[in-house]
Amino acid sequence: MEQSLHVYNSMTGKKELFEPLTAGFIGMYVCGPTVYSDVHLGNCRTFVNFDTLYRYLLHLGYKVRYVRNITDVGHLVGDVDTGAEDKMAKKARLEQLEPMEVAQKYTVGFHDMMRLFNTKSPSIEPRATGHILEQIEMVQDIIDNGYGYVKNGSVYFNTRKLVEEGKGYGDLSGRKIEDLLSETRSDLKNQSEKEHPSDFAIWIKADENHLMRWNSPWSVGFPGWHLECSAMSTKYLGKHFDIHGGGNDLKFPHHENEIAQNIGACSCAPAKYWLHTNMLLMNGKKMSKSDGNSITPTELITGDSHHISKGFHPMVIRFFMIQSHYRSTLDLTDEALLAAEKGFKRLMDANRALNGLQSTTESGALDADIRDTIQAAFAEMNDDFNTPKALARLFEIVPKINSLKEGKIKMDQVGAAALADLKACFHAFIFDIFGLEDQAESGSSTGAKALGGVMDLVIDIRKQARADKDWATSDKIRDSLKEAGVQIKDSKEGAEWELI
RNA sequence: GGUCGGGUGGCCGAGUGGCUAGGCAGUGGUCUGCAAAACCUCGUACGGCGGUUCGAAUCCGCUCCCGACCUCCA
Repeated sequence: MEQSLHVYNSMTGKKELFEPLTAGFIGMYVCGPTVYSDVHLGNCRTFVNFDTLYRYLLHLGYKVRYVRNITDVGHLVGDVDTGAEDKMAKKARLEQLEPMEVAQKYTVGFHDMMRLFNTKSPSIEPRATGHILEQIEMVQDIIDNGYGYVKNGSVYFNTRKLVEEGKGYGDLSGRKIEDLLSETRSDLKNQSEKEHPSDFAIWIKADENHLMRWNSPWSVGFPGWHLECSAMSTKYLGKHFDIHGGGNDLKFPHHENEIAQNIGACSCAPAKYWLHTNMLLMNGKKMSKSDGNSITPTELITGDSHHISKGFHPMVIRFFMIQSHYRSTLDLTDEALLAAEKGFKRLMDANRALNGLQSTTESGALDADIRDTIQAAFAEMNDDFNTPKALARLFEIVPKINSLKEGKIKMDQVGAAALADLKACFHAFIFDIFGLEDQAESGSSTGAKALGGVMDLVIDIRKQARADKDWATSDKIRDSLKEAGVQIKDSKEGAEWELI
């Protein structure tokens, strides 16, 4: 049973024992969104995955500084030397807005969505435009250290120098400089300013029409896309920190170039552990707006899409994401979501049933089994955050909880201490670690209270009808309530109800 | 074309050299006035072809298929 945390490090391709650089403290940097359009559902998966990871680290008692940036400049569409345009600027031009208006609009939208998915806010959420000075300083350091060269007001990173010095450009993404050299794609040609095809821009001279630009020692321009992460992670987490995360598709070139910049600026690779989440697919393929194989988070929630039969609550979506491992692709299908919805409900019902249990004994026959399963669940999390397996362990206990509730297993089978542990474990996993919320308990408004009062009355009336064997009345109440969206569930202990 | 990852029962999704993943759906049963829920039970899956092994879905080779990256992408 693994008791210490192991994580899969993309840099080494192996699971490694997780040891923070400073005992008790963790610095974690995750690449955030570029706020030039509504947040993509795939982004949501990545951020939900890292949120779960963050939550687990907190649960383990670490003091975590979680930094996730907002990219609001420097992210290019197309190629730098062939009429590239900043994503932010392009959107601003199309929508006739100030670039900062675009950034603000989509940042707010992003935060709203993150809130719906119940992700915790990062400790720091720095913006690229708020750190232009730091980026300029970093470019200067890179130049001073001989890793950057200036061409016509733009500054490029010299990747060959890194390779020649054996400092591992390409290690993270498994690329060889020769492969990069022999690149034949036509898109990459015509880069006259670069001395080598694998070099990349760290400062870009802006043309006169460019909306976002700043003064620098080299030109009026803007920073390269990869630079912000290097500058901001260094500023808030130091030159070397514990975890750097992001989507799989950022490995190259983004993370690779980020590492190069850090080495170039301060001779130090930024992170000890690199964690990458895998892609979210839909119907077996990567989501793509161009072939219509795409769904937005909002559509998924409202059900306004031909890909799905109905809308799904954000918590169902989060549960769905937790059912797969962060390093695996996850295939989004209507059927899978429907299954997740039922599974989520079953887990939440069980948790509520668990909280209603009262032990009648000091110790019981099931104690050891319960404790083993709890321990196993945590062991799964320690094995590279294996949420699907941990969840499976929880589900293994669900039949026992339901049996206890219904009296099929006597309460003297579970001791008070074991039951308390079980309640604590379920609470920790469901709410603290998995970050789920119980919809049935979230309605604490006066309306919900009134409904509760009404239901107590209705159930009481139906109880009397059943006692009188007045099945017509009893069934009418049940059927009508179901039509109104309330499900009655009978049991030996009496009837319960829930909103469907 | 290059690099990497993957193909698991009806669907999703873990995992692994011999020991039940789990969820959903399905089977049969218990309970119930009838249902629903719940509980019990069952299914005996690992792309194809070879090889290694006492034994492979798990290791090796070949092959087919899929995905990601190589250009912006979580």
